[in-house]
Amino acid sequence: MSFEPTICPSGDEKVLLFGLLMDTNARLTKDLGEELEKYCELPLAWFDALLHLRKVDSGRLKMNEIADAIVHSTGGTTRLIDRLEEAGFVVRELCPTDRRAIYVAITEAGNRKLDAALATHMEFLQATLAERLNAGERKSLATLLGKLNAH
Amino acid sequence: MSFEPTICPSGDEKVLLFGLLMDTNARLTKDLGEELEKYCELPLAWFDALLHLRKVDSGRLKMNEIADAIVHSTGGTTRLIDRLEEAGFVVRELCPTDRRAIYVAITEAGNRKLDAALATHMEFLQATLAERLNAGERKSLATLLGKLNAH
DNA sequence: TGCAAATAGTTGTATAAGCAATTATAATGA
DNA sequence: TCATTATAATTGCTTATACAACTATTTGCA
Repeated sequence: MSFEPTICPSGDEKVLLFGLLMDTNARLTKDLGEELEKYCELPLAWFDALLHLRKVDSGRLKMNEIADAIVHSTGGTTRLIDRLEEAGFVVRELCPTDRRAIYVAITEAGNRKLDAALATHMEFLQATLAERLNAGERKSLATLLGKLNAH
Repeated sequence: MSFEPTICPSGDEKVLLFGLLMDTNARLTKDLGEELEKYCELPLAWFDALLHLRKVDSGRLKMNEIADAIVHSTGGTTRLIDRLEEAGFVVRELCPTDRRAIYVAITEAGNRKLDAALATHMEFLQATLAERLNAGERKSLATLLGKLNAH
């Protein structure tokens, strides 16, 4: 062959690590998404948004905070919240101190749906995370990902 | 509050770990995708497909093998390969032993493009992976993700 | 041998997400 | 104070992907 690629077959350690992260996430995400869709009729993106809302004590976030949390564009987040609101899982609320901003709050129906999804979720996670990694390994992974995620 | 969610605010260790994996990947993927798009005009999905092709000695995979590697549907993969072929980075080749199957092979132009992308990639990875995790941590992370990725 | 079932890939269609432009409001500073 | 700039969210439009239906080929088995 006349052409000689500089990195072939891409044996670099960092490339491989990043690829592994992408692959692992893609597979787990796909599997979990199918589980949630099948047993809860809940798209993964909805689950993700609801989970971020529940994570905060107030149960509500501004549009841009959700967009950042779920790593979507603001436009995409507007449409996603439209659908969630249509389904009754969240409501938009006016922000009293900034009339540009919109709060999105999880509803009681949203909380119930999330509870149901978490039940499914836990089975899935048991069958994947806990089966493949012991407690120490899970803790290590969380620590490493936390470092990687810091910005 | 009259309603009491069973898991609130979702303090379960496995839920948090999975969320961390999703978040970390989403952020890194988004950042890398923007880098590649900006400096190489190469969509991340193209990069991913080309990388998987280069990983194998023959530089070619069947459609279903690529679909599996990049975690796309077969339909989505057909369209993705259409675009890559249109751009000249891969070619479809007939399979001599099975007339249903199609080989996709990376071209010389594809290899050049991937080399350019890997240069960008390495800067990005240096600025993220290597800056946040030392060699031992990267190795640990790779091992843990490898276990998690096994199916 | 020949028919049923499985497999590989493509195509029609629907949808979710990104980007850029737009509107509305708030903050800054001359 | 008023004009400029920045910020929050939405909307129009484009595109990438999934899903399901379809075609072509191969495999298995009676």
